[in-house]
Amino acid sequence: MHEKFLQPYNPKDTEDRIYTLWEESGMFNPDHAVRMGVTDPKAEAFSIVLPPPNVTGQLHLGHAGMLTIEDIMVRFHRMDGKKTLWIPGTDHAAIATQSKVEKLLAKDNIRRHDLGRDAFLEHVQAFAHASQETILHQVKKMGASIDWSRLAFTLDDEREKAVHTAFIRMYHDGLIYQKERIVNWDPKGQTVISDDEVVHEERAGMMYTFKYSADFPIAIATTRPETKLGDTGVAVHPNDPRYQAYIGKTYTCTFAGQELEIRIVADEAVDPEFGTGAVGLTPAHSMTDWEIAERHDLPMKKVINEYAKMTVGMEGVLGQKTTVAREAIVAWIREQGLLEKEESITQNISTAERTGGIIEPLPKMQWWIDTEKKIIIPHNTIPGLDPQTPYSLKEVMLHVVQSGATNILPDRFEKVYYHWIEKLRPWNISRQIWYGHRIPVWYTKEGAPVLPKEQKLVFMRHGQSEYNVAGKIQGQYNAPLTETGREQARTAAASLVGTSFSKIICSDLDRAHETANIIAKELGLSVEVWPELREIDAGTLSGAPHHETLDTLAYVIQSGTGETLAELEARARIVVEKIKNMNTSEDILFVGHSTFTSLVFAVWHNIPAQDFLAKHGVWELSHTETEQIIRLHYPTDETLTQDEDTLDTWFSSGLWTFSTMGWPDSSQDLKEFHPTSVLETGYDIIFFWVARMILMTTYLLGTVPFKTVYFHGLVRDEQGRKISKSLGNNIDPLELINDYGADAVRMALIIGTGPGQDSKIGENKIKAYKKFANKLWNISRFILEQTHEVAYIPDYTYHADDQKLLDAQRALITEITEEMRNYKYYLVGEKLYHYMWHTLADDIIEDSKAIFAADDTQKKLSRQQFLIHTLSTCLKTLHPFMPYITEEIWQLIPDHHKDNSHMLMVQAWPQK
RNA sequence: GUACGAUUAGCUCAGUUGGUAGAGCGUCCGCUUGACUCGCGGAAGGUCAGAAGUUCGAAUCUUCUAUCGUACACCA
Repeated sequence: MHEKFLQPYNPKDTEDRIYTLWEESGMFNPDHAVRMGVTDPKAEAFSIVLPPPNVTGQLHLGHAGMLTIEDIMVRFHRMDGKKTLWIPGTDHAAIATQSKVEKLLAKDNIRRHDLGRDAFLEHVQAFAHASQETILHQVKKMGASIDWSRLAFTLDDEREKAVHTAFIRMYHDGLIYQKERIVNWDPKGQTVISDDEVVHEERAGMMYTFKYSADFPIAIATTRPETKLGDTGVAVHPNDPRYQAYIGKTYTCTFAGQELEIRIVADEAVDPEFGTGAVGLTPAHSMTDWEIAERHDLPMKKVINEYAKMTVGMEGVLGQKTTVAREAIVAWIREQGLLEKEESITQNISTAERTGGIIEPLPKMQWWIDTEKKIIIPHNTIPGLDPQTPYSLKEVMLHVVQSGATNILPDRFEKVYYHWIEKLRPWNISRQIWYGHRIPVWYTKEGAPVLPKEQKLVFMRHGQSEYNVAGKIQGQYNAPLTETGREQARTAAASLVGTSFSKIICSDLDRAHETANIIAKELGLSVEVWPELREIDAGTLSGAPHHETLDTLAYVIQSGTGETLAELEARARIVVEKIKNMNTSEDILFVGHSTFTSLVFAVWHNIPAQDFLAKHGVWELSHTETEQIIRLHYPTDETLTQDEDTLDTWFSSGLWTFSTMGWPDSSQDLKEFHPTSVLETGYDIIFFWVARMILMTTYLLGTVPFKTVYFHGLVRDEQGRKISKSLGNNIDPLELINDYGADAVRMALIIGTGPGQDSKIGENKIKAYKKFANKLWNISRFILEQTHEVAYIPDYTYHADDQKLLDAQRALITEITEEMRNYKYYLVGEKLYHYMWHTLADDIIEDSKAIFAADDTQKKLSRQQFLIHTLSTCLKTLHPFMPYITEEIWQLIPDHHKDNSHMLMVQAWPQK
């Protein structure tokens, strides 16, 4: 037995070492796990993306809870034999990060406009970078078995390409448009925000009922008299008997020194019961008034500016803050004897989520996403939708949840989701801040928009050749197409009708050239031959049968008689350079070969061939199957100026499940891991993120982003309060890990949490699981002490007593396996705790003491076998919950107690 | 206002299709028991928020009420 067991379990001496062991093993990466023979290459995939934390600082307990649940999912599915991928990343969180940095700079009396856009962005980037480092460190400390080789950031180059491609496509489909509309203007943050970023706060206010002037026929009520300077109409209910005579008439009057022209209109939106039953309409400064005014074609008069100051009015009003102007106007109304009623009410006012600024509705030119326009969804493969029928984004978003293509847990959030979609207005996606994806639109001097041109470079494999039929390696041997191959080319051509290729470029080998010719003829295109596109020179293997397991490339390299990897890479580089120098942004179809195309992809993406092959292997393309690379051509005309605005941070987050997998280019990850299996996130971002991901993914990929959404609850403090900075109840997960170990923190965070259920956590709870870790440590010590000289016998026939214990254990495993599949982690955690402490330790081990003291060697051996078996079963089942201590104990178990030498992390989940 | 959720032991929560109320922590009493004092043995503690109904039987199903919470909508 290892001497470590002479001391109580010490997480501090264990966790970092174990994490390094996992990381260095490469097993967080599913491709590596397959290569090492741990995962079956044909295994089902399980993939999730980490909801990227904002780079605004550091993680809190809520993040820790999220990481725990996700890591449990991932570790369970990995052990259950799935090809398991968890992608890490962080979110630039535009407004949040920018305002954080602005606050930091304000301490040194620096404002962003003093610095200028570029210098300010350097500050933000430095901050974001430091913050990201902190966050990633915390993620590791929690024990997250996440694939660091795929780390992404919502604002890095790859994600920018995805964002721009998405924007361009939506623009051309008319889903993104620019329009002057009334928006939620945040005077404090000096930017527009979306409807979802507005939070309502209850405040005390005054409501005034008055007439514009003595001879105006109708009295109106308002809480904001200063906006009345911008009134252009009064709305009444069409059936209100009191006002029938006035409908359609226009009155002029002088209100607080301002000439007003007011038309009376009838609109259903007016509640005749409320106030005077008449609404003064201020189209420029009220959402609902704007909508009514639009229906009746009333003019709009802007009287408040971006700093919430009056732009018109008498002395004491003009140039004043709205709040000051209000008092002046109320005083005037009172003096004139126009005031009919004045009452104090509680009203809800709109504030900005991030800055707390009071929203000033203003008309502004902004970019919007239209969710009502019906369009043909490209590549639509969503079950239940006809690919040829136009749908609105709204309809699709509703459909995928209603049809169960995406399943939401717990169910009750489906209703919340539907409700949100039904009342969804156009989504404002432009922000007047600097940090974020700058809108990829340039303007001519005349103001005409210019967008980057998207170029599609599509790579197709040739049709079937005679050597393909014969199952032989071709390399550069010139085998002709078969009749089937020609048919495949014709079918491919038919499917390409309507695409916009300007020409076809093909390899000079007959099978590619002929395929290209057939397609070119059908589509009326020219064919250009590039000998550089040839398949790999297979040397002496040309004509030989395929290797049983190796792909052709690996086989050729191994043979040493054909092209070397370096030569291939060099040739691929020539091709890539040639493409880049072509000086065209037209779409091009390349017809070539599977293996060599893989190399072109690697070089194009600046991945060394060695790494590319290690990660993905070569493309295994079937005949006439295509892969694509998207190249964006940006405007180069110096007289153009780029839009000053940036995109809503949720625009880039909405692409997250696939922008992290190489989209818009083809990738192995997209094929294997998308749609993702589960999205695990907080229910507080159902609209911001979940709905937007569904919107973006269904439109851009024609699929759902995830099959299941699992909403976790909020983590609260011991008193059930929300964790917040102002309350000062924010506990740093790192401190807790330092005091109790990550395993204990994880257990405390998982137990007592169901989907959608808020959970409370305090140090006592964590302490309890630290004790449990130690208990497990001592259980292991006892078992190892009593069994170390015994070798494990896998199919041992147990004594009847032990068989009974084993049956009970198996029943438990069946039960918890089912619960793991149903996301009932909290239940499993509790059951394992109970089994290990109160069954294994209290009963089984206690009984064993007598057995080991007695002389019955049969019975003794049976119990020893049972304990060896049980310890490893316990470690395996508990591993997703408490990965560190279980792995540590596993490493200390002698080899003759194990089936294999792999780490616990990649052991198979017990079947029985 | 509308919708949703919660209400079970002092605290935090389980309770799967209705079949005699469960766990952890805490509390109290005892124990230097050869794995473990980060421990062991034992005990107390609940009209399952309230009312009505369905049922042979309700924490569980239905209706209403109360309290708390969340989201959405907000009316000038």
